[in-house]
Amino acid sequence: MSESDTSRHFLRQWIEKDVADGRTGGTVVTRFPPEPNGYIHIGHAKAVCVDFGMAELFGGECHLRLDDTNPTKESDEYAENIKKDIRWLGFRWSGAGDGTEPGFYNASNMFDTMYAIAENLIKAGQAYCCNLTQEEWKEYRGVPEKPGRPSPSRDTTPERNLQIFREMRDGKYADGEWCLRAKIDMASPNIHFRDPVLYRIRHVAHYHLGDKWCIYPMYDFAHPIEDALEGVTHSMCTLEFEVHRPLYDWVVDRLDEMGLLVVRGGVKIRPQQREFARLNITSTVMSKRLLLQLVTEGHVAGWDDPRMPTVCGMRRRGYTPGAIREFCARVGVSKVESESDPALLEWCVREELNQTAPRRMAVLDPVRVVIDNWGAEDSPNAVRTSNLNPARAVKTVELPNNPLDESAGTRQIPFGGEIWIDRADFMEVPEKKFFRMAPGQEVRLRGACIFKCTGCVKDETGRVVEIHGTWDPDSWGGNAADGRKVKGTIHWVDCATGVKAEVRLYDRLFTEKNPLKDGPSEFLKYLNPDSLQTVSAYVEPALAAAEPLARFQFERTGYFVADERDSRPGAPVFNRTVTLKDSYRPS
RNA sequence: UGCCUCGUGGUGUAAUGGUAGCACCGCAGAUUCUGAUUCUGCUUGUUGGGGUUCGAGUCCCUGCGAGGCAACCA
Repeated sequence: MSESDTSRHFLRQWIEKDVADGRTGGTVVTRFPPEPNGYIHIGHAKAVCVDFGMAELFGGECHLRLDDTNPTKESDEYAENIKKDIRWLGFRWSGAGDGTEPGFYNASNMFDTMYAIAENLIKAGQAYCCNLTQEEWKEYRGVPEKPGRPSPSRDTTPERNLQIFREMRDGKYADGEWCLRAKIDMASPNIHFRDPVLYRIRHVAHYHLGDKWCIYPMYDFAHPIEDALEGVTHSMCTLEFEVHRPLYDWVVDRLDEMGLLVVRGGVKIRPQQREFARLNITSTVMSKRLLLQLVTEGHVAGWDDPRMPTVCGMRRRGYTPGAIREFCARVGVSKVESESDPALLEWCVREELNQTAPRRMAVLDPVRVVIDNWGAEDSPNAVRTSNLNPARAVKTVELPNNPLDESAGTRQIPFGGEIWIDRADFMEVPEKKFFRMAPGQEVRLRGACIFKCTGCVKDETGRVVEIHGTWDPDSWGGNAADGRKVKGTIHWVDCATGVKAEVRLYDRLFTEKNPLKDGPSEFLKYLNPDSLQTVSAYVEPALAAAEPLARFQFERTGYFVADERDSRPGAPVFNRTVTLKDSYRPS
């Protein structure tokens, strides 16, 4: 059972009470309302889990609504990828929808209604057109500590306002020349009540509606209308909207007066907004603006760069939808602004992949090992000779695909007496507690045999280029005939049949836990120069056929995924999702 | 110095007036043909001060600290 099934956080209790009090008309309706101006990231994933999760928990519905009220930053590319990523995370929107597909809405499809509501407000004397420049308005509005003063247009007649508003709609004015404001309270301690802008002029084509409109509603006006008219009961958003809530309620009140609230099961549905803390993770940035900057300035390879905290980046990195959901459940929902440890995310993905990922052997930093006493006379079951050294016979090692899951079966791997091992698994002068390969020391070659190193060959710089040793012919399969214990087991790849593969080793994108500690303009200086290291590895033959997005555990190394874009059967490319935990501490 | 919100181990989160618990991280040990996994154990916490109460992390007052709000962004 996931944490999300048991955590009774404040939003859940809030909804429980409304259900008990009969305020939902029989159906809890939530919504996830992203603006299609970027790719969604792990922070959005938390909101997705909350919005869809609460609807699911109460047997209700969750709408996917693209909040496309500002055409200047939005695009179809973003819209389509948002839908793709939410589906990949495992969520399905439901509800009536606004015409294209069930459960799916564009805020822009409601522009006609919003416009009509705005005219109603004008007629009721609750909104007026204002032609103050932004600079002038800033001065009129005042500061939080002091009341503002009214716009000179504040008492224009409804008739005249209606005329101007229609002229705005008809394109008679330039951007910024006029706007529509609600008439509320210029002295309110809440800035958002000081005659907030409802509509502004933008002579910009909308990605969804084209040139139909040149005036666009503001978030504070549009959002409560969208919620109310979709029959949303519980509108959950992030903390910074807390001060907007009175305005949200003000708009809902107006809709109520106009008789526009949805009635369901005999109950008038008044949408309510509540706020929870957004997700932060240390050593990364989560703001769309900064992520966009990383992309446009080329610090990463794109929105789906595996170092990015975007959903598509994490997919390419090898994260699973389940691990992301589990992480979101485990960080919980509260109003406390907090910073989660990426170690928890890593734990979640290891937890899942440990159960599900097939084991393979891959040598990321290869050095050749020659077994000097290996030969045909030692291997009566030899099936063919080694490519590299025709004199050498080949045996077959059988290993389980997943020791934790017998149903995963086994695989066979050729072993020809010349193998690659990882450089880190050899020490010419071993420190104490080094259980791997070292002269005079026995080590087990995973699944194959016990090997005793006799020495190594070095080049003129002192670098080890080849290791020699002998195997114990009575240990085939890995255990000594006399029962003696071997502490260390290392992985290997057969030289003759191993496949060359590009492997990308990813690390944290930033070296600093808080990359924004010196302000958002300074975060680039904390980019981790070693966040990507590309190596040429040898992998066991079975890995050659890996399909893109296939996930594996490279034994003793980590979890890896065949790259979504660049990996092809026959020419595999792997991304490191996360390392295995490693309790070895060099002395 | 206006309004709003939030303070529980290193991190995240429970305890809804009644034994401060869980998870991650970290540290030990056991097991192990992955120094993984698994298992066991351990360290570390209620922002300060008052008050109400038989009893306060929880309610009240007051300090302190953190964050949000002054886009024709969302």
